[in-house]
Amino acid sequence: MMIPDFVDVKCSACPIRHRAVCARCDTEELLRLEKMKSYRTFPAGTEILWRGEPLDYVASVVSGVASLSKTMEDGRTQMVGLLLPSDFIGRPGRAKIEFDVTATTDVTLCCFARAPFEALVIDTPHVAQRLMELALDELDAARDWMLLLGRKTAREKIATFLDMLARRSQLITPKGAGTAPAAALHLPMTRDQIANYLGLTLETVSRQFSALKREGIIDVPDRRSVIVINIDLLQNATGDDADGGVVA
Amino acid sequence: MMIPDFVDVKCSACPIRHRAVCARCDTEELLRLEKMKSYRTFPAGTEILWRGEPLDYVASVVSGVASLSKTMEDGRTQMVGLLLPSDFIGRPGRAKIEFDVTATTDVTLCCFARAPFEALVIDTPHVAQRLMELALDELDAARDWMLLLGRKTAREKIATFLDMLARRSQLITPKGAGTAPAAALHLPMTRDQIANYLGLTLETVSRQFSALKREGIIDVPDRRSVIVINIDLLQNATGDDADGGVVA
DNA sequence: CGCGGATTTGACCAGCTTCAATGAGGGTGG
DNA sequence: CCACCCTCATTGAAGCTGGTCAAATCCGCG
Repeated sequence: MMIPDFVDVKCSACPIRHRAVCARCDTEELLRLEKMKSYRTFPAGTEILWRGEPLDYVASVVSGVASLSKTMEDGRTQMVGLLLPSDFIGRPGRAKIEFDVTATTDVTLCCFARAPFEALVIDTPHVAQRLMELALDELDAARDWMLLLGRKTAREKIATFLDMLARRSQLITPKGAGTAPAAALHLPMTRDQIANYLGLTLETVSRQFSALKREGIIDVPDRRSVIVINIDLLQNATGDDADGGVVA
Repeated sequence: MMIPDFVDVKCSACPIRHRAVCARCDTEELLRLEKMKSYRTFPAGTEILWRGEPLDYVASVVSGVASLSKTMEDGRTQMVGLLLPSDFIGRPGRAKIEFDVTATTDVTLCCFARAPFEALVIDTPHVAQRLMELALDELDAARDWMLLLGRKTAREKIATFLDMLARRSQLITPKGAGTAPAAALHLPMTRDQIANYLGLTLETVSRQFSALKREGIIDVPDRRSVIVINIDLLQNATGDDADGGVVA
């Protein structure tokens, strides 16, 4: 099912140029990266990497959404990360990973052969530093998620998830500029995948969607869309501070 | 309640010399570190850092156990990390952290002033690389914990916790060398703190301890000790693969 | 138009939390 | 040395949330 797609794009024209590992690379470094990179596309639902599989490549997500997940023998699974464009797959100095990486939507990766990439990391502090920043960002996200998984109610989990999508979609004006107009969100995953992300069952996810809809906080026009009708009520339902933790 | 304790120890005599940030430093780098470091001790229960507080120091844990935790406005809290000797507090390139750091037991830290430490990180790839490794280890631990918080039952959580302590205490022979003899574990935290770590209530923690005791899997001679009577049954109860995920 | 997967909804139940009372240590002061 | 107290821990009973099982519905697609 894998569809290799080696049509490369110039780094200078890359949509994630300014946020990915290569964010702070100079022209010369970009040339070096250009030589070791290749694009590759995975259709929604396919496995990008299996747990324990040796990593010959590291990669940046160029477009689409991929997920990291852990599975127990009896089939219970928990998503432990969501990879959006500019996020990085693989880790310097480690030959394998302890979770599965799956294409949630169609995903295009910018793959780098492992050996030359590691050499580049050693040579260029830019890249090493950027990798560190990306790792620390992931760590912060993982810790926020631990609070959600360990302590939030089903309703709070769903509200937090939708609020996160709304923020990510940049449909909320950065400065507190009053209530944003009704915002349509695209859900990149099925109810089952949302459940695995939030540590719930798909039935509970569905019920909470229905409850928020009944209360007029959201609308669900089709299975892949959510319209946020009242962002303030949604944020109240997340259990977080209204302002996202920033001191007023 | 904070008891500053500036009695320094030579790096060469440091108990965590081979595992902390400074693990791969050469003699010259150690000298540089020596100049910017100071030891500091915090009694059990005191706050080492508050969320959002500016970080003037970064530090390594020399002895004792510290915890990272997040708290919601209504008081629900979730521990998002446990810091053991050689673990690192603080992050290069970030002036503050998004969680509280608390001394779980009496804790001694090896503190480095932030500015000179960051300069050192930029100059010395050894240190930057070691920091990256420590961050990736934390990320792996965080993801394991996400699976636990999102999908494991109370019984599995307690069993996983005890199994982790047993492994950390190195009371289990590395190679599968038959059943280890009964092993006494010291619990570094109260039932309430264990509950916050595992995403449970303290009553549930207590009940699961009692259940495992009733089944003859563990003994609980006093509130700070657990004796593992049958490590195989304990590991069966964790929900993980018997061999901890390593391929047989 | 009918098929198949995804979703919604309902009914029931289990596990965990909540509320409440009792018990065990450990330290302090008389 | 012992009584007292305070914190931590255990145990019980009852209630709720979310999970499980099952059926109905929706929707995209050939």
